[in-house]
Amino acid sequence: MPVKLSEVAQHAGVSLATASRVLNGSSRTPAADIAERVKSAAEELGYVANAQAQALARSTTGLVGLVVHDIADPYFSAIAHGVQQAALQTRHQVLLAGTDIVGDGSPGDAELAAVNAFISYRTDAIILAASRLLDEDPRLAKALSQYINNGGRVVTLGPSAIPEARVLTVANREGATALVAALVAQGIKRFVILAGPHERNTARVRVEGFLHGLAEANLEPLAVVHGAFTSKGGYDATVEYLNSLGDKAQALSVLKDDAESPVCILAANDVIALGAMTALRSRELSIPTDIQVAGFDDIPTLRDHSPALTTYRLPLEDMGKLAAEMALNPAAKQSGSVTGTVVLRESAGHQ
Amino acid sequence: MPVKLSEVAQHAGVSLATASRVLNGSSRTPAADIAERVKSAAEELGYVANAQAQALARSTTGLVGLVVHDIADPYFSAIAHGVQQAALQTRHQVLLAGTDIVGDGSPGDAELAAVNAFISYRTDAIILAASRLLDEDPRLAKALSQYINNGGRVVTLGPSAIPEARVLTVANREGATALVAALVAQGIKRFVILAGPHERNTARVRVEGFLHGLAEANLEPLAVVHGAFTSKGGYDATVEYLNSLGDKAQALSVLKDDAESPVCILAANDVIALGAMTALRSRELSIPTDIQVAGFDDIPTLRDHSPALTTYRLPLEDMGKLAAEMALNPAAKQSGSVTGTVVLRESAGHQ
DNA sequence: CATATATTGGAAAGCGCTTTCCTAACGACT
DNA sequence: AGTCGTTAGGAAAGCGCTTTCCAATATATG
Repeated sequence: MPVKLSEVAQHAGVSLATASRVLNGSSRTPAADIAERVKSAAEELGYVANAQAQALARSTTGLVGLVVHDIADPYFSAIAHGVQQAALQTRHQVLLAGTDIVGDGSPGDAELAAVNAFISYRTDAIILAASRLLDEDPRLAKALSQYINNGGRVVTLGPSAIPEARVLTVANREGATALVAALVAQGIKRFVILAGPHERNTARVRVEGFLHGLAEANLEPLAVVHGAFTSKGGYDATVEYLNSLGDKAQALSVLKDDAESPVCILAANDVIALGAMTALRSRELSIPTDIQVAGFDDIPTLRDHSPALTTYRLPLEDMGKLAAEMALNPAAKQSGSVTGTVVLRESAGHQ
Repeated sequence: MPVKLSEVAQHAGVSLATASRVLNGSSRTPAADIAERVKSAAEELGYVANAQAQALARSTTGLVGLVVHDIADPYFSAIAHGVQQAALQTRHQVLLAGTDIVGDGSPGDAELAAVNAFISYRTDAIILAASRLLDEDPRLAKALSQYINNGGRVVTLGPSAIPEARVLTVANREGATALVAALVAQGIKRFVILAGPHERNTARVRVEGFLHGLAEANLEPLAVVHGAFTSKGGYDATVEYLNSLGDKAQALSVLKDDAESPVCILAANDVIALGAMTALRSRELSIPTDIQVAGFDDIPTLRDHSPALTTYRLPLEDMGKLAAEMALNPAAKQSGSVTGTVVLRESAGHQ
């Protein structure tokens, strides 16, 4: 029912071809007076080009698909924000899917479903930012390779099992190691790791980085506790750990050995660390004197937190921007990488 | 270059029409053996329907457009999350746009640009969640009415200047009033309002609600300070207010009059409140003994904050879900409303 | 002034689907 | 056996654009 190009053409007294050339960037530009007539006709009728039809005719859609795990998670929303910025540069619209929200089918299928939807809409590119699962679905890999062979571009945040995809490497491992090293340099010797779910790639790699950092200092973690990749996951894991220590007095005697600096909790991300801090507070353990905490990501919203969270800062928005640039520019590099910086703050005893 | 339906049909030895009927929900279902042949041909060739072509033929796209202000803001990302959930139910894909990110053109044009893009893609519906500007762009209203007349559905969060749009009313005003009433009931008498930017509708309405609540208690705010709708905005506004009070001793004598309970800062949203708390902490004012703070929204990430923030809880995800349902179900009600609840916590002296 | 060369607008052929309309086949019924 | 009502597959006409190819006109060249 919307007005179509043929009506505009008729209204302006020109052919379809001419109207098309005037209104949509063509290599051929009709004469100025004709162009003017067409433009005002379009304006007058309130013409808006049908992008679907254009996509069909041009065989390029101006769409970019972004799949995240949970858009409500500040980690992903920051990335999404970066993607939007880059998408605007190339006048792309972003199609968003979240793998945390499952319809029918198994939870693991959400990513496949999202990717298939994007492929169906013939997005020019797909950005996979959902922290990938460990055992990648072969159907996903197959669908994506086919998509790439058909001219689609795929970029993944972190390594993936799709050989043809462009990958934006994130210094999760190195960052985790660097964070531990910085903490060790502060005199901390005893660590507990809140590892998140072990099937999540990102979490696993960070934990490996933590362990590697510890090993380099000839240290071993007091414990490695798994849990959900959420605030509640951090809370529960912390409670679990504290309970394993006995009652409060016993716990304190372990955590705060006079001879050494307190135990430091290494969380696989900031949100987990946040949950951990809440748990500690509820046990009336004070940070950083009784126990210390470090996170990962440096989520913007948490920068106002008190005590300020020691963490490894990842340039989340830039990651999104970079990924989108790699995805949207056909000539972009096939791979890129981002690193972050250790940010020492109060939660780990920094003044 | 992707495989198309005609190839599948040929591979299965049937006509285009039959293949279409088998693979895409048609009212007519071909015989079982034929269907099987088509399906396995599709599977074998890795056929994925071209949604653009389907959209063109069916004149419905399966797309829903969501325009937010800043997807990195937890308020909007929570809403987006809700929208995603509802969109999955109707198998819609969500197209996301943010008005905080501006290309060329004036910043105010971002919303118009987003809406025009969505109209161009012929989204089945558009959800306007960006906290609307006070002076709505007439071009926006025009574009949207035309869109609605052409069969599109529009739902706005909060009132809008588009008479044909469905509106999901949010109890910003009532919530703000209720929050103040609850605070007054706690014995608080002196309030400072951090109003956010005055051109933002949401902020303005909330401030009106605050003022209304105060008036009902025969009170007036000590001050109303405007600023950005961000953490930094809250920080700056708070610093500005504190500076107006003189040095720390003078400030303290004002804030914490022995005869009365401390001054309470009413922020137009949680993020502003967060910034305010950071500012207070940097001035070594303790919450809630020296000064108190209340926010608005009850952002999930902030629930782990200490001191816990008194606020008005809005069911953000549900709002998104509801808005999307109103948008996606043609037969849905033309309007709906959501209210929240006052949540008294430590930051305003609640035990 | 005639011919070769750009330019410019228009007709029409797709782009990959859906869906109406048609025809053929089949079974049921008298 | 003949007729009618069903059902099922296929041909073809769009959906709203872009773009190639043509024809016609305008410009440049000898």
